[in-house]
Amino acid sequence: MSTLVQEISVAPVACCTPVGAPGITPEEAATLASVFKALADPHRVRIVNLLANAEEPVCVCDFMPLLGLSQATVSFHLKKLLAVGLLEREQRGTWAYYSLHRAGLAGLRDVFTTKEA
Amino acid sequence: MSTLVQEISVAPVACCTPVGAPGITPEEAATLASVFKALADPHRVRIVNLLANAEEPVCVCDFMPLLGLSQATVSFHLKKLLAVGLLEREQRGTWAYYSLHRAGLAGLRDVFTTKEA
DNA sequence: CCCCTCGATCGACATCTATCGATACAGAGT
DNA sequence: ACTCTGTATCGATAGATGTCGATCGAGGGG
Repeated sequence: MSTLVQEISVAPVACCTPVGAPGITPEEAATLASVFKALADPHRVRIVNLLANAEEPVCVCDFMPLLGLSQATVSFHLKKLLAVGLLEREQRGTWAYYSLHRAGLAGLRDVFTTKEA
Repeated sequence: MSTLVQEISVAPVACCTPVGAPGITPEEAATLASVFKALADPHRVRIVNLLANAEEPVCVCDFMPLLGLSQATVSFHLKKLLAVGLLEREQRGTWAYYSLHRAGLAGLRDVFTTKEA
């Protein structure tokens, strides 16, 4: 894997096909799975949770004590969530602030909406 | 890891704390993550999708050609989904039939419901 | 009974993932 | 310019995960 481009932005979450849609393709399944994969880690779930309850964007340096992880690891997780469109990044001088992409989260809710009952 | 018991039934999906709930604990985050982990594979997403559109329970032997996977691998994936309460298993003679635990899926939808807008 | 079929489990392997320390890079302040 | 400080990236490593062939156990039919 080259070090240049690396698949940032796998999928704008909101676009995902619902799991109940009739006959999704293997590609659509893979896209959906990539979003779930981003949430398939306790620390990343906590990051989303923290941001969901934050009034303002949160700085990377704030996550480190909250999660008890090194700075490198926090960046690693944030990148994963950013890649699938669940987070938004804003640069303020030297600092990087992350916030929840609310529309993305809401889109995930629709993914689990099946026609019946 | 011993070969005896292996953490069947991690979490009855419906019970999961919403990602937006104020200040979830690391344990709640881990529970949530385990459910997402079950969905974090393209083949498992397809299994859920196939079952969502099936009128009747589906036999293990039917998944093999549909997914292009060996019998062992299909069993492996079904077990993961079963463990988090997304599927239900029914034994009919020699055959094992799997169906979607609809309430579980619906519960996941609520997980993404945040209070505001 | 014996054998055949279906499904779960085991053993092995290649790949992916989470984690950290170290390094590189970019802004800000002096 | 030089130096700090905050982030992202790299390199390495331990552990988890997906895959399959082979084996095991349970039913059902001859």
